[in-house]
Amino acid sequence: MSPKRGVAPLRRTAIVRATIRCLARDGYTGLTMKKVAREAGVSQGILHYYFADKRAILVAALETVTADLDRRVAAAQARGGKDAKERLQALVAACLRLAVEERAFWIVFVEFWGEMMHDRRLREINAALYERMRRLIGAVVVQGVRAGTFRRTDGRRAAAVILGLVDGVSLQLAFDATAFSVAEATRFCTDAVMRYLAREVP
Amino acid sequence: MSPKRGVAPLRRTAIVRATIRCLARDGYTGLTMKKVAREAGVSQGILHYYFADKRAILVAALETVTADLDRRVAAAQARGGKDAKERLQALVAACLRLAVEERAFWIVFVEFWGEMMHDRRLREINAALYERMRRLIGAVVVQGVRAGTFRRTDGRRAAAVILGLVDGVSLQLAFDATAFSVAEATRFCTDAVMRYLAREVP
DNA sequence: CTTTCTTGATTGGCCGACCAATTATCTTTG
DNA sequence: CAAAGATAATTGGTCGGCCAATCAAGAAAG
Repeated sequence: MSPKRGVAPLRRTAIVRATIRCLARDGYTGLTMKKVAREAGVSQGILHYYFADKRAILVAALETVTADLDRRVAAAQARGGKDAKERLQALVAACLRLAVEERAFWIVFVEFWGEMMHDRRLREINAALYERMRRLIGAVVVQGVRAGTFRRTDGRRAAAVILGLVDGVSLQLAFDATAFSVAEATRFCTDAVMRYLAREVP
Repeated sequence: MSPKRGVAPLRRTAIVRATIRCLARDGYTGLTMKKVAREAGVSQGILHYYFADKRAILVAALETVTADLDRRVAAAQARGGKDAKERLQALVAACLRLAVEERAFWIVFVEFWGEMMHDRRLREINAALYERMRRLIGAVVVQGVRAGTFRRTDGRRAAAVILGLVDGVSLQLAFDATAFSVAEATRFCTDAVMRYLAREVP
């Protein structure tokens, strides 16, 4: 009836996807093995075949979401072409769009943060993700500085600022979609970033 | 042994404070009535005398944290004097300091967000808080615009940007204190805000 | 002697983890 | 190539434990 050999990855991803849906619906508090199994259309027992425990499933969910974020950012980078300004704008737009288009993904992040706060291993995973994002943004900034598009500035600091801004505004979007629209948010975020990186006025 | 009449508020705050400590240690997932009671040095039963259920305790914890944030922000505003620029700088500094000095408070926020994502009433409470913060920041911005300190801009949008920036950078601080220091963060956040609001635009 | 506050034990339910048994697939062997 | 293991995948049920909420009863204050 069900496929067997060599389909482990398929089943695994099915479970992870179901987990993300459950997480978005009920949060980590309301996340039970039973619900996940039901959502994925598998038996409860199998969850512990693919994952050591509940935390491992949460980590897998974050990894999936992270991979998707990376993919979107990379796509945005590519779309932005060679120009640092355009690449940065595309990056900001991609991140903000994620906050509303893939609301479930953002929820996974927030739920993960909650657990992370009191679990060192989870914290390390998150720290690595943020470091990666800062490095990526920093690289674009440095590229722009070299090209003379942006003012001379420390890439690392600028990256922290830009990432913080995008994160913070995304949160506001995810929390309360009525406050302002994505389009609006994208506009004033890119505006802020460009002002921040603009060359000094003579 | 224990005081009785009219001490309800005292006991209540003792419970809430214990809840905040527990929340910071084990998160909302690991928050149990037993632990809170033990931490507060009271019996389990009393928790349901002061609070309808677990969620009500979480709400109370957020209210306490929020009140503290408001107090700090108000103090910063007063310290900043009349000058819009200084007031804004003081505000940013106060928020960022909270992320490390009162780490427990910040954790309460994150835990609350996790629960909020799938609970409308909690979401409304949070939305009100953010709206209040935006209004407050917006007012300072408008004041600066009127005084000619800042460029002409929409107070509401600027407030969302500034709040987002502070939130996002605070998160990075709370998540991984080794990434950069508070002093550093404060410096480049205020720098970013000032550039964003600066009159001379290229 | 009434009201307010407090206790600690109880209860019903659910959860994560574990496991023995079963089925499907692959591999080896005659 | 077919029978016979060997291995991988899957199931459903079980179990000990813990949790939130309830409650009857008691203690302190008015």
